[in-house]
Amino acid sequence: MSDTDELLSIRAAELYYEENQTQDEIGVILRLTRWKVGRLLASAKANGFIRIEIVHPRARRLPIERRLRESTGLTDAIVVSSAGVSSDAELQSRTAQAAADYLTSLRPIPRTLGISWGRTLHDVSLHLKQGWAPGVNVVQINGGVSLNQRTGTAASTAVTIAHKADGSATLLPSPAIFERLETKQAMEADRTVAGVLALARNAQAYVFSAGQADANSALVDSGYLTVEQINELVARGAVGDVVGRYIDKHGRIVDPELNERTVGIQIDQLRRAPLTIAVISGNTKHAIARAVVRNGLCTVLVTDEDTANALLQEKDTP
Amino acid sequence: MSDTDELLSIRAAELYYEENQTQDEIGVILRLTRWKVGRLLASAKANGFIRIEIVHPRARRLPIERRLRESTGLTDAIVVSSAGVSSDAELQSRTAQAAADYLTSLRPIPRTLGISWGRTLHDVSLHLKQGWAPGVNVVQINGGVSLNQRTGTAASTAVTIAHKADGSATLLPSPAIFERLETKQAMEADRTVAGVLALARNAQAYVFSAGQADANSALVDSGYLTVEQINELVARGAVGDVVGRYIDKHGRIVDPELNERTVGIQIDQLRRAPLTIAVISGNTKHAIARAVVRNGLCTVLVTDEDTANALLQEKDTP
DNA sequence: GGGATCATTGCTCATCTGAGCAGCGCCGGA
DNA sequence: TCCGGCGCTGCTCAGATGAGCAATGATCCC
Repeated sequence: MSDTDELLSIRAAELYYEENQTQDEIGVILRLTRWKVGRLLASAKANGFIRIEIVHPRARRLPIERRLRESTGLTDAIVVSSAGVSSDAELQSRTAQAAADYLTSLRPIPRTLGISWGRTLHDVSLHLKQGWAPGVNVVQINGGVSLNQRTGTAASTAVTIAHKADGSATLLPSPAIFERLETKQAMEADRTVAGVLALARNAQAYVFSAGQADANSALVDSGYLTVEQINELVARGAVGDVVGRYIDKHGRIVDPELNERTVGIQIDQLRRAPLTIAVISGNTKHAIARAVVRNGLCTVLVTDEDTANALLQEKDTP
Repeated sequence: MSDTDELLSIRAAELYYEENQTQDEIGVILRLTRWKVGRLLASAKANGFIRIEIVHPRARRLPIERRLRESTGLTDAIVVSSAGVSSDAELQSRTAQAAADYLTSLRPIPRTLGISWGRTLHDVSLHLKQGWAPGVNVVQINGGVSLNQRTGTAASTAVTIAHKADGSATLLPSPAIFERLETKQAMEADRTVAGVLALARNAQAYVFSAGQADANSALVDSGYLTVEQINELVARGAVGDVVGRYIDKHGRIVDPELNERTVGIQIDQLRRAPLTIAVISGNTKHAIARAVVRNGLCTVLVTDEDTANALLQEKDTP
């Protein structure tokens, strides 16, 4: 496009978008035909001179969602806008809200819904509305009786989600990780526990988040792992954890021995499930989000614009 | 508007602006009539959820221009967008460009154009295109043979502007400020100088900038005033200088004695002129811009979005 | 200089959109 | 309970817009 045309397209855009003139009126002002004005406006859009942004906490970014679906093979992607967001916490809250919305709109309503736990899932539970999925049975898919009692622990998250759904909750009464393999195996041998795990393996849908592999992990907070252990995992290639299990960027278990001592469904069971919803948001979680998406650990991703863009850029430069 | 309507208007906006769906198609998706969709979109706009921004160095902000004209009585206002600007220098360059554009589009082309000098005017001169105003006579309206030679001095600015116009330049061969009143009077008595001043007084249009009253003033740089003198002026209420003369926020000369020793047209001559174009940009210049605009020193203001908004806010809270 | 090619222009026509209006239902007061 | 008022809904219709097309004109390569 010529230089004067570029300038004209800007003048036209000013009159069209800021002064609400019709293309015809702009034509008179700029001494152009209305068709020329229309083309100038189209070129201004095409060149990215016109930026249209939807500024709202509930706004999504559909074009990014589409590109994500196309480039990753996800069956669905929910990307919340980060326009006007000042803190990571706000972004994560928006994402949790979007996840709650997505769950609410799920049809058919899954009979059993497997969930993990953590800050994100707790946040999702808070955003759900009463009666969001009548009759659903919420099953906890990985262990997590917190060692130091706080709100937001595994059990309370599951109970809240189930309660708000007017459904029932099935809890997994077990720590996330055992110190000794024998203890873990003994626990799994228990009829009740085995029943819960069987239910978890057969859930119709799963919702889980993922954690970055660093000292702020919920597993460290809860006392299952030490900072030193995390550092060791990172040194061996861990990017983060999914349902309590640390994976590297290829989606592989980093420490098989640790993995054996971890209670809950296996990573491969997520891979095989038809509907697995990952809720991952925040600037520190780009790496683990990539690992989850690239290795087919989820079929639906709920995330924020920045994380989504990071995923797309990865794709563009293989 | 109800909560669900708000959410619907966001969904509609996403589909309309990001996915380029027609209101009819959106109606089918959201199970609404197309009229309802149209109203939702209108309400989304009205509530400010839709933000349309023109991102381009040459973009202007017409609504702000209009409000400025209405609230100040300026005959014209040019406000450049500050979208995507990272530095004050970039903003000033944009403003200078806009001033050059405005001068180029002036009709009828003024026969004599009075100009001041300084960083801003120098910048404007660089942005003018060859042949921008054939035959114009550019007259320097205030003294300013720089004491330390640099580009961007009074003479070179006037010459550049005149040269690019394919016109002629009339320089004022005089310092900006004399130390002794008698010397100044003697200088003014000189036939040549008197002739230039007469020409300057009768110019058909003026272009000038204004400086903030601080140590960075061009008058300090050029050696006409010391930092101590500036501080003294500030203490007496000076907010900045126009054509080398320091004024307070009421547009009054701060130091009549200093004013007498300053060579060039008087502030009152600007006030009486039919077309005076002030080019003022930058976050430090809000105060002097206000003084210039409020006291009728210019009929046309070329400025940046931030300065314009500062002026408007002043007006809103008198 | 003479085509061949391709971008640009102004147009027709179908579609999309906003203004204005009548009908409907909801709500509060008699 | 009935009635008036108010706001929302869906409609008509005119105006605004975008897609597609033929004519024009510029450019390039012989």
